[in-house]
Amino acid sequence: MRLVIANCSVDYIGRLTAHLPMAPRVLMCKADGSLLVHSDGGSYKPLNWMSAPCSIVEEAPDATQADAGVTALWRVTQTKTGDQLLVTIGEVFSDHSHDLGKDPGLEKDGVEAHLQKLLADQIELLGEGHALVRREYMTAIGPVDILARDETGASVAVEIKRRGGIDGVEQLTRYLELMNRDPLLAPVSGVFAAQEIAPQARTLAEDRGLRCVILDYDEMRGVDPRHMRLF
Amino acid sequence: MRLVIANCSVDYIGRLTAHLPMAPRVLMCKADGSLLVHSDGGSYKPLNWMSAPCSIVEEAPDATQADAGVTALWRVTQTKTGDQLLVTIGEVFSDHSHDLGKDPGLEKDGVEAHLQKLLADQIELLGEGHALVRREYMTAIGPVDILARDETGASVAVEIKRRGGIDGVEQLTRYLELMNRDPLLAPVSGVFAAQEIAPQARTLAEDRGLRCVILDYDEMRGVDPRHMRLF
DNA sequence: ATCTTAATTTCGGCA
DNA sequence: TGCCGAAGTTAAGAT
Repeated sequence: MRLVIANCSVDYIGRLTAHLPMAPRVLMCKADGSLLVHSDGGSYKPLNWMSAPCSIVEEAPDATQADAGVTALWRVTQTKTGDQLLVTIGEVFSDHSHDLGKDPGLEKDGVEAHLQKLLADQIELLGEGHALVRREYMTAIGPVDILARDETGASVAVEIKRRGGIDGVEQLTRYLELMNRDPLLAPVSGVFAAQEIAPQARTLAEDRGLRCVILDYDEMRGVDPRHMRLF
Repeated sequence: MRLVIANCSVDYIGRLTAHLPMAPRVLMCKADGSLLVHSDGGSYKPLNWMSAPCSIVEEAPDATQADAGVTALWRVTQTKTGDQLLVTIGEVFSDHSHDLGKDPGLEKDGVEAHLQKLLADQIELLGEGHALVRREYMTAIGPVDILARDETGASVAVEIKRRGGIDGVEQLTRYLELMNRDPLLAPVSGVFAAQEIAPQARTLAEDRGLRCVILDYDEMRGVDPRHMRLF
């Protein structure tokens, strides 16, 4: 890992063309050859970058460039796509390197899978008398998040999302189209369950006769599943 | 901008829970208070981070922590959501600050908008006799990229993507469903135009009677639009 | 390996 | 400002 703080301008030519005027920035050179150009704002996305695998070649500035204050040129080339990043470096304020070694990596917990598990344990959130058939019910075009039965015994397919968008509605629609061709399952109704549902997604879902259910993650987490089994 | 290279462990509690074991990493503190935790690999996404607006409070380690080699604790709190990032810092290898100032920002050129513009100028790529009606034709569920007419005068809705995926086919299908209900437009045929089209997307599109057109960006860019007007 | 889907997405545009 | 769609998306999971 090499961290350089320097005045620089950057030109990218690849899937698009982009240019950064000369300004003070941070250049982060990672061990795999990748390069990130960060400013002092924005979020975690760099202003510009090159992903590994790539190679960095340092070139000497020509006389004209040197006169203009250019101290170095970095030509970064993507090995596979040929995308190029040209970093023109002026005054260097700081330049430090350190070997970090391989990172042990991030341990995550608590996303869509968790919501699915919670809803499976608290399936009556869909309505009284609902019963779980199974999670990840397999169909020809993929697994439905939850298959349940309502109080009349009719099949209910549930699509779970953290944020419900139009794509989720489409996904559920495809599943229902398929499942309703199966005489053993049909008629199958659809439930679109999410922590939030975009207005347009809700409109589309309701237009297609899909029920929308908002899931309160904190509340669901607070309920002890063992308690549920008493009922 | 402050750049710290140090042994650290990180715990995030917010929209999910995540943990990074103690290891050498780069901590990038931006002027707006945001923090990025980078390792020496991966792409531009940090292992962990906190987006602005947020505040960083440095706490002193207690006796037990100090004995274990902890030199500092950074508690980063998201102002709006309350998400928390706790960075436990051990040995510090490097620590440098520099004021970068506001960045002039990135100038981009050449994405989907460009493809759309090019195709509008070269609408006959869709077939002889085709004429542009307008770009970004507004419908109740959003703008269609291009509305044109074919050699018979029938409406043609065009969805443009850099990479054509199933979602793009769904999008075009929705537009067509709606537009075909409008007697002034119907019948509207669909064209799915992209630089590349995923095999499954092509299958779905053709199954739905949508025409797939591959756009050659370089070739389209090479044609002088003024030349087109001679015909 | 390729494709599909989610993301603590981020980012820009437009109503 | 909020919502929607694209991204040089990236990353993880499934086929």
